[in-house]
Amino acid sequence: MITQTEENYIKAIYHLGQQGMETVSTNAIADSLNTKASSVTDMLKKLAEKNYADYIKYQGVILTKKGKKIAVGIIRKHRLWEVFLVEKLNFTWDEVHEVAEDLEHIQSEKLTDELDAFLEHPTHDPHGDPIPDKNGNFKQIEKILLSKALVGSKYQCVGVKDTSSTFLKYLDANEIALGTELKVLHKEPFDQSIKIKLNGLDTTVSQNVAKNIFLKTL
Amino acid sequence: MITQTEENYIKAIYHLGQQGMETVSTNAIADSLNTKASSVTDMLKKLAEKNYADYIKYQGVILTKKGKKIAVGIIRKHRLWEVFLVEKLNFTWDEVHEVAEDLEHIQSEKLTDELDAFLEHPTHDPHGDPIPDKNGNFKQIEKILLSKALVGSKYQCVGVKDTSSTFLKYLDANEIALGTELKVLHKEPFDQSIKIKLNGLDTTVSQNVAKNIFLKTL
DNA sequence: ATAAAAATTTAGATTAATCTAAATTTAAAT
DNA sequence: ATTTAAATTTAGATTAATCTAAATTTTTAT
Repeated sequence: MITQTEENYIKAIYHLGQQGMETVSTNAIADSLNTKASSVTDMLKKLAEKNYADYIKYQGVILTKKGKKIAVGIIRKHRLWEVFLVEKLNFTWDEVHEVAEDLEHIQSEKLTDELDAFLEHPTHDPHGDPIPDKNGNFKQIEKILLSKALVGSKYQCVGVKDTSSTFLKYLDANEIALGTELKVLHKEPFDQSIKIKLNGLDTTVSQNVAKNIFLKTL
Repeated sequence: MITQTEENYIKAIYHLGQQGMETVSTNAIADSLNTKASSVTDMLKKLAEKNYADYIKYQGVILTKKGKKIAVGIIRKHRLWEVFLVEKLNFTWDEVHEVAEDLEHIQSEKLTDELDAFLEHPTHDPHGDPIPDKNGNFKQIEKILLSKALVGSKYQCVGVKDTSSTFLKYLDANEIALGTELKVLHKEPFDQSIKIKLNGLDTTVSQNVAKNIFLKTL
């Protein structure tokens, strides 16, 4: 049996290693889970023991096939619940994360699959992230950060990197949502802030903001 | 903060003490939670320490007002989720219990209240048990066990005592559901089995079955 | 190439929940 | 009113997850 804590470590490793392809450091995991490095070391030994990860002392960790499957399953559940919360229970996109963190650990294949069907097999969660299907397959859409966008080009907002409540509320206040179209007008060399045309009017966003908005080319 | 284990003990005490009005024994709790009496003793000390229960060594335990509030809150969540699973996710009434045991521990007032609204404020779960409202209020309907029913009288099935999958499947197979009307034809003195008219035809149920079906007088 | 800094691991404790086995208290039975 | 049986509690261990502080390894910088 797998514990909730083990699941959280596996998910963290998966996210830090982007699809579990890169080796992940002890400290990175500790930071992301708000624990101490020594706790992480203990858990990595256990995950390796249980064949969820390959771990070499001092060298980092990487998920095994088995570990990746667990990770994708949790992410699928997390994102499906987020859709449910927003579409059926009137949650806003900045409210769903904490609750989904708990719901993602409920173990019931029937629950997950029926929820998926009830929501009509959504492909993306409220933050624009893709939802793996029952077999764990999903494709990342071609997307770039606003900070890397070209001056003069038109884009559509398709996702966010930071999903913190504060950032999402900032976007709401500035009327930036998934699907919003924008044109990059100017990039300020001094502070990397970016002026964009959005819903007809001109706005400027900081580099920090620009680094957390995903776009697709129009 | 309250742990999931503490919640499970509180719920068990509540159910064993029927609304938390009666004192509950250590062994009764151990049986109901499939643990050992010594583990229960440890937990009772903790619950008393945290003011969820009043506990006197060797004398048993009873929930405090605070403990009862927790219990009712968990029961509310459990039953709301059961309604959701049956009405929205195609679960049958014998499949909902295990999943609801996990879902009931999710802590989010907004989630619970929005779920309640989404389901249009249901008053009873799929087994006929009443669902407490946001303030913890609910009334048990007047109901009697089939085993105590009067020969010659007509009744309607309004609930079940045993909610195990095997029992519920038995009821399904014999076309006994919530709302089903029946007339008590005969009570066999030898084995306390009961002959009833059900959906037009005569059936006999054992004493064991009769002790687990709740009826209301028609 | 070696010293200093950063990252990581080990050793030893702690907390929550559980268990077994022994001791104690309460209830039942003669 | 004792004795026996049943219920309950205590004592001492165990497992999972975590921590601090010390030791070790790797990386960085001079």
